[in-house]
Amino acid sequence: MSKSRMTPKSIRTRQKILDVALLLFVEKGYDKATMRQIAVQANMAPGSIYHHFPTKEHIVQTFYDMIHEEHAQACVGILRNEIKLEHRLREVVRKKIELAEPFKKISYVLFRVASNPQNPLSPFSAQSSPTRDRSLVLFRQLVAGSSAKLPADVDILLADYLWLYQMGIILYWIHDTSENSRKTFRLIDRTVKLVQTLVEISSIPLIAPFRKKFTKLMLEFVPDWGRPA
Amino acid sequence: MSKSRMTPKSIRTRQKILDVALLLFVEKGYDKATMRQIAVQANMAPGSIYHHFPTKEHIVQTFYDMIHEEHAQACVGILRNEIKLEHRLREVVRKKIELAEPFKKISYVLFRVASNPQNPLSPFSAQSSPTRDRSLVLFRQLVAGSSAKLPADVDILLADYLWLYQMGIILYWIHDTSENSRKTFRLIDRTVKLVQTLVEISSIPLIAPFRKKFTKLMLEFVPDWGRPA
DNA sequence: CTCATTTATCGAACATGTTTGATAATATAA
DNA sequence: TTATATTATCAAACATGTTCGATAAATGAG
Repeated sequence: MSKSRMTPKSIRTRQKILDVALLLFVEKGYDKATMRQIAVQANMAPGSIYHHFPTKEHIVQTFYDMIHEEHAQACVGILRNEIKLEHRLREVVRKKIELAEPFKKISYVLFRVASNPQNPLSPFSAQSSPTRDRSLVLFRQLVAGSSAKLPADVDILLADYLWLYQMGIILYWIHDTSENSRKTFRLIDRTVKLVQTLVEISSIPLIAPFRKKFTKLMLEFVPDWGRPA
Repeated sequence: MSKSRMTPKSIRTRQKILDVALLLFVEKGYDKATMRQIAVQANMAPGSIYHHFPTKEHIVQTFYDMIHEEHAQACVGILRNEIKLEHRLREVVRKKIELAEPFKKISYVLFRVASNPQNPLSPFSAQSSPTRDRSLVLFRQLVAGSSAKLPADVDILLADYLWLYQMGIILYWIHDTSENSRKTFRLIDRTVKLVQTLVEISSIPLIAPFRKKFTKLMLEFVPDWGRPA
């Protein structure tokens, strides 16, 4: 669990655990899939798993990290092709849900972790969270590389709040029982338009005073997440 | 656990469990306070507790129900005195946080159960949730009894979304480490003004088309929570 | 290669939420 | 009051996430 390199054997074992855990998780759900079952299928003692993962929740966390990696990868292409903020946001968030879809049954664990302020894995916790930090980078690029001309006060806030927007979408998705999460994708399509509209409105000089008030409010209450340096 | 009347002895025992559980929960936190400790302090066997509460989480849930009861009580006075939507909302939500403040350390459990769509206690679950339903009644009264003249399409949505707004405030509060939750109260003060502004704007005839689009969107994606009959 | 050190694994034990079957207490009906 | 039915309690057992101490395997320095 150090920054030092891991032995090949260790890597293989770790991967084996992840493989069987994923199968069991999606098949039986997070709670019903026991560490002992995972151990059996991975041909090892239950205790041995803990030499590779600190807790059961950390195994799930690893899947999110993997999804994020895949997502970041896929977004490179998206952000290269799309220039309009609305389209960039739409494709990025849709891709996130697409990639997460196979993990839907266990995704609520993400919010279970998030709900506990004490938990260092929580993306809402004050202290830096690796998950959130990595994800924020993506949204910074999404905003920075778009064609949108943003007022300065909006510019420094937008990425953080789009991240929050994505969390909201994910929360909706987790509770969405429509076939193939149809409603979630529809919600994305509708709300990104809304975001675009709001951003456009925010650039109208006439309403600058109101906008300033609004961004000042947002700035006061956004936790100082990942404010770079 | 039925609707039938409970014996006096049962009521006393149940109350005893709640008393010691609350003490232990706030003192040591939800996870650190064990059922065995609760049992010891309540002078009974661990198993006996389960004749009064189905699970440990249900004990916590009971505290929320108690808070809600207190809150509903306190809101009668508030809703009688305040007439303006902004003030009604402000006082109601502030009161909620005030009453919940002693329970802050264990309140994250609320969102922990909320995060699992399978959990019938989750206020986000599709099926009717007692917690949510009771809470929604309050917000219906809040809206209905206010002086605000609401367009019909806004009227049928507002209560539900104000409930959601309150959930957001609570989520913020749980992660708010400022002394006496100062920031949360400030957030309430600021955002209720925003709500008021939005409601006022929504009544301007000129923007009715935009508003209609917006409420149509909200209506499509709000789960059909507690739509009365 | 050899030996020392680090790492991986095992099996047992532990902590804790929960279940169970037996027993005692209590309420109810006659 | 007494017999019966219901309810409350108990101790033990169970399920499962996790820890621990010992042992085996792998690694690396000489």
